[in-house]
Amino acid sequence: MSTMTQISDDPTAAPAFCPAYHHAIELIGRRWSGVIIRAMIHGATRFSDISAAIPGISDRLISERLKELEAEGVVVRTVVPSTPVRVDYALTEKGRALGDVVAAVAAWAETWCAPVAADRDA
Amino acid sequence: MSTMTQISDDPTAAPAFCPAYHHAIELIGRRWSGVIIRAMIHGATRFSDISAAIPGISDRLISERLKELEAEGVVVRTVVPSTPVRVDYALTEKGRALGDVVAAVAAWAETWCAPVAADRDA
DNA sequence: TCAAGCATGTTACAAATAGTAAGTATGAGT
DNA sequence: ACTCATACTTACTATTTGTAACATGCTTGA
Repeated sequence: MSTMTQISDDPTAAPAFCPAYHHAIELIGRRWSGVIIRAMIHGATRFSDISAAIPGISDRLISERLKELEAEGVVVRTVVPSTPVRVDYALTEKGRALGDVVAAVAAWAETWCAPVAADRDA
Repeated sequence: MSTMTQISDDPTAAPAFCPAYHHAIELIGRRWSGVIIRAMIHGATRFSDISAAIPGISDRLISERLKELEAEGVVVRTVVPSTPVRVDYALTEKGRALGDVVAAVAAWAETWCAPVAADRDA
């Protein structure tokens, strides 16, 4: 038996569990990670950009999440030796590829979670 | 000032923060929620289906996450008065609409997080 | 020279969330 | 009466997150 788990015995049904998906969704979905990635896709490159762009996030968590994303190869950290020293965070190709995921979530959110929509209810 | 935050002053740049997106990503990305939704899209309808499909999840968390998803209008809970009593969980239209998000994450995961890929490295 | 400030974190500790294991409820079967 | 099954709930522990204060290296102003 593989690492996949079947729910039904319908051969057209995809496996109900997939480790790569699990890893990906828990990475992107970990608290604050999704919003940090979105902020970076939309232009944030510095620690202070992220801090300013996201209400409620603490420095400690920005630091922690950026380290995780760096370890996963989603962002790269570059120290710019100016004064005061600056650090640039950039998305890798892997990180930029998350644009599709962010877009899908944003589209769903707009349709189903928008504050008030006149032409859609219940 | 609105609830959106701008990173740059480029008028074509989208806001770096959007509350609807934030809500959506934290809902879907909360621990186990993403895998539960995927399992349901792939056919899981019962508590025990989810339990069996997802390695490592505890009953307590299945229960908690399903309550949250129900409160968000993503799943509906139906009690079937058989013996022993059964409970059916189904995705709502809002929940089914998450199929696109799940597909986007799965596609990214396949490309960038697959266990080993011969034609892709570093 | 001394203090103050900025950018980017780190540390210490409290609060919230998640994990584990055992217990509950109802009715059927034996 | 006792056990089984499903679908939870409760009690307790471990891990993660939040908050606030401190550290570093360099600059500017008094």
